[in-house]
Amino acid sequence: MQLSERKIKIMQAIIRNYLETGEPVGSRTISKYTDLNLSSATIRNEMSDLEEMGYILQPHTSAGRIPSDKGYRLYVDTMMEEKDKELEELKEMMLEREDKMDHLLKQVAKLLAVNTNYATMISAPTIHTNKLKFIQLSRVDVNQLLAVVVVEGNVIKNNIIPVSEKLDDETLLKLNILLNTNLNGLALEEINLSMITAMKQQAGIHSAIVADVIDAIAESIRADEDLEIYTSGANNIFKYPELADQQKASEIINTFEEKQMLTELVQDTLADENNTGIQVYIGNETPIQTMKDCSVVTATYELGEGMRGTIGIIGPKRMDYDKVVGTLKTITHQLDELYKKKT
Amino acid sequence: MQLSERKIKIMQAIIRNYLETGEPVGSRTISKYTDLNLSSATIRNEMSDLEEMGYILQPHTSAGRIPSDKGYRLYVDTMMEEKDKELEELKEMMLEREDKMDHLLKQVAKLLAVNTNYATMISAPTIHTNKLKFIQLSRVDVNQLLAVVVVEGNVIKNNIIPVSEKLDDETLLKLNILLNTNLNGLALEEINLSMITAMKQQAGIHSAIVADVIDAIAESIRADEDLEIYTSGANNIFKYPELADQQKASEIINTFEEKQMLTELVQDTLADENNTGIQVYIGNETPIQTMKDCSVVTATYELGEGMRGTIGIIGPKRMDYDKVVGTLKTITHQLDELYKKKT
DNA sequence: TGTTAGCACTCGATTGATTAGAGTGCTAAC
DNA sequence: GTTAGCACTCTAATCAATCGAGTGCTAACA
Repeated sequence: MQLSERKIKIMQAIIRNYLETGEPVGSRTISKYTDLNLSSATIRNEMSDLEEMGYILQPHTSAGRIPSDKGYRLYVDTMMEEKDKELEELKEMMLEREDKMDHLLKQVAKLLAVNTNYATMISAPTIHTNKLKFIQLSRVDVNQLLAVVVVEGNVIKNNIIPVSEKLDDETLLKLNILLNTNLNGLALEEINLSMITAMKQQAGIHSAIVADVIDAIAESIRADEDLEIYTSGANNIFKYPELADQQKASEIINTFEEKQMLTELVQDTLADENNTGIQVYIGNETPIQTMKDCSVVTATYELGEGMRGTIGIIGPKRMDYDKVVGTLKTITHQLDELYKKKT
Repeated sequence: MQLSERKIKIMQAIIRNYLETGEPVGSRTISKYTDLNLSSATIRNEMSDLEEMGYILQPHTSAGRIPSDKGYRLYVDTMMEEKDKELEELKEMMLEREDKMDHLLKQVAKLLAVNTNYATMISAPTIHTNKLKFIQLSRVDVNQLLAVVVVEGNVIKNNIIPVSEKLDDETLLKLNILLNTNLNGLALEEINLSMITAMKQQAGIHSAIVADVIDAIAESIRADEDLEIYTSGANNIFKYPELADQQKASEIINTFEEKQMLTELVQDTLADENNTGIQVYIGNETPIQTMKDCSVVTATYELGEGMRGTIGIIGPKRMDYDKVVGTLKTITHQLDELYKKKT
């Protein structure tokens, strides 16, 4: 069966109405709601077709219809009219001088949560494609070195390295020069074995230290590959009865707290290369099992080249997709702007 | 009226039983439960007294009794028999080399949550009484300096300082020496104006930078006074029906997520100088309004001198106080040990 | 041929009444 | 001072009755 123009209009009406009320919507409601001027009986026939086609379903025999995952999918793919959401506060908040990346991200997460009434998450941008900008070894203690690594974008990593041998200032200086001249401007992937070997040779008797340092650098950068995720508004899920029962709520809250599972979502979003930047997971489409009763909308944001992170909004399936997509577009755009301005 | 020996025993029995079951406990239960060999009627009389004295209350006329806040307080103050909780995993986990303080704290929070089945929080130790161990300025970019500050206990702070004037390597070295010789070993409070003035003089034409750096140091350390708090197991509250209804759960979850409000708890705990290290807040005693239906047990842990943080366990009023207190004692002790071993 | 009015039917949700059971308070007896 | 006994209270569970929203189907209409 084909989806006639009229069926589409009815689907749209059903979904719109259901998004608002959260109640199954009946034929009579649609009959009045739309400008189609059809009686409830006609609508019933059409709805019966739509149900057969899998776009809507009945919770029980004598209830109205609610959209199925397939129905939502249809809506998101073809029927959405993006509302552009003004985020007045956003600019102000972002422009507050926030040199600390993590603070900024936390704020964005919170802002989004307050603004949308859904739960939100944001992952710190992954930096592994980025270039080393500065390396410094310092002696902090008799047997401890401090390695500071700055990556493009001013992301700073520290690592304490225990050393057994004593190093005098001069050696330290040499090592610093050695490291910086050799590694500066390189991306992590570009550091290969032959380079390391070469550096070890140059370091002479201190080759052990060089190895340690390289390890530390690698580790301190990789440390973030169990990546930093900030969340906010988890308690918003209590606003939607269909998610608020103990079982589900507990699972979702847990997912949010553990964050571990959210990384999958991030990976999945970042992995999809050929996307416009926004992805919508409806119900079972989500990579996170515990969220199969939710919908998740994710966006990829980009800070300069190579630094990409993910913003996600998690809500009920009857989420206001139009608004959420609009908001996410605005936010990612703003983040982009912000970065350009800073550099 | 006085609390007779027998009344105390009955109170104890009531609380113990209620902690286990969460159900109001009746006279007949007590009559069998205790070794007093009294009939339910006698117990009833005693319970009637206890109710009049405010230690227990009846949810409704024909229900058993439950402890009031005052009753719990009595229990905690005088009737508890600490069970020493073996935390086998704890040692292993702690001994995993965890140089990253924040990772360690997160793990402790999680471990506690899993172990107790309550929600937990842990605040990073405040460091403002601690001594500067190492300061380093480096040029990261033409117009950006990186200030790295290491405080005793190997807490590392970074700060990017924008500079207008150009600095050559030699000047930078001089500044580093100046800063380190002057500030090393000092606590933040000990840095006073005259010292700063003296340093500025020595810095000559670069006095502006010195001021900036000092500011940055102060700020980078103070930055943490909106203190870092890690939480875990928030979803455990769903295990206790008396906390699991939407309204309460939502509030508690929110408190946990925002963390802002938890700082009050931390402040309150740390403020109490003359305590043994463990505090119990029952119901309304808690400084956090949203937790008035919970009990909160907090402990102060100390890493060396001056670095103190707070661990908190949040659960229903019928929390297993004995176990929780025992566990907290173990944990704080372990943290102490760990620190000693590391330094 | 598509649309509509009408009607019987279904099924969840609400309401009210009844019952069972746990626990108390009180009194009288031990 | 303790206990047995009994009336009383209140909650929770159960069940039936009812309501109403919404459907599916049929027959009539344009």
